[in-house]
Amino acid sequence: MVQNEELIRLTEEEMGDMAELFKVFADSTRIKILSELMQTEHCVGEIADALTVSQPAVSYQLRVLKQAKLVRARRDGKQICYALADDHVKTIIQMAKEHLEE
Amino acid sequence: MVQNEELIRLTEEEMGDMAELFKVFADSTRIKILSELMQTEHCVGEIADALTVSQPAVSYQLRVLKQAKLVRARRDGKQICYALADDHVKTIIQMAKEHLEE
DNA sequence: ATATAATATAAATAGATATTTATATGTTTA
DNA sequence: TAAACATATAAATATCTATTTATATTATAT
Repeated sequence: MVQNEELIRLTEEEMGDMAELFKVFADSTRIKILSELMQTEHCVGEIADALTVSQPAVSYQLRVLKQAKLVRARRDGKQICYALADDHVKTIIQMAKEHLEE
Repeated sequence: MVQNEELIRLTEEEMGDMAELFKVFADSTRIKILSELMQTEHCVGEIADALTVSQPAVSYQLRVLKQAKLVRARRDGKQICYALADDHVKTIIQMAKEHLEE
């Protein structure tokens, strides 16, 4: 494990940025959206239906996720499809899952 | 990487618990406290001095961290010393740091 | 071009939470 | 036992944010 080989040091700025990043994960609606997108790409309506959350609420949360660069958007006709931006999301959620399992 | 070998599936309960866990990381004062404790054990006063945060504010946040089982407390005379509960904290913060570095 | 469909945005509201100020609890020392 | 020290707790406040309701934008289809 990397973190046992050398101590992690964080700058003041890193600590602030990190808190901001975790804030994005700190909402069950957003976790549910990310969970859906971990399986495959989805458009807004599909997500709203799957989570039984209103369309504006999903749009709002997708915007938060997009601004945090956790998801990316792609237009497909009338629909806009969202997908995970990279594999960090999966890794972070996997770590959290492991922590909760103990 | 584990998450590329099989898809991660989360239950409704796991998603809620996960959001709660991330909420604990989603505050810069708590991240700063965790950052201090990643170096070594510290008592409350030391943390308050290091972060220039008031003593009650530090106590409050330490309680939040303790309830989330991220830190453990040990009395040493008049002082109470806090340390990280396990290595998950370091791992999760390391993951977040790597994400932010890109 | 107009109607319909999908999504985004705006304003308002309600609920959660971090900090401050003041005080209480618990421990050591004189 | 009384004073001083370290930490915890309580109440009050202020800030932030997720959702709702209503409307605007953008694209397709008729």
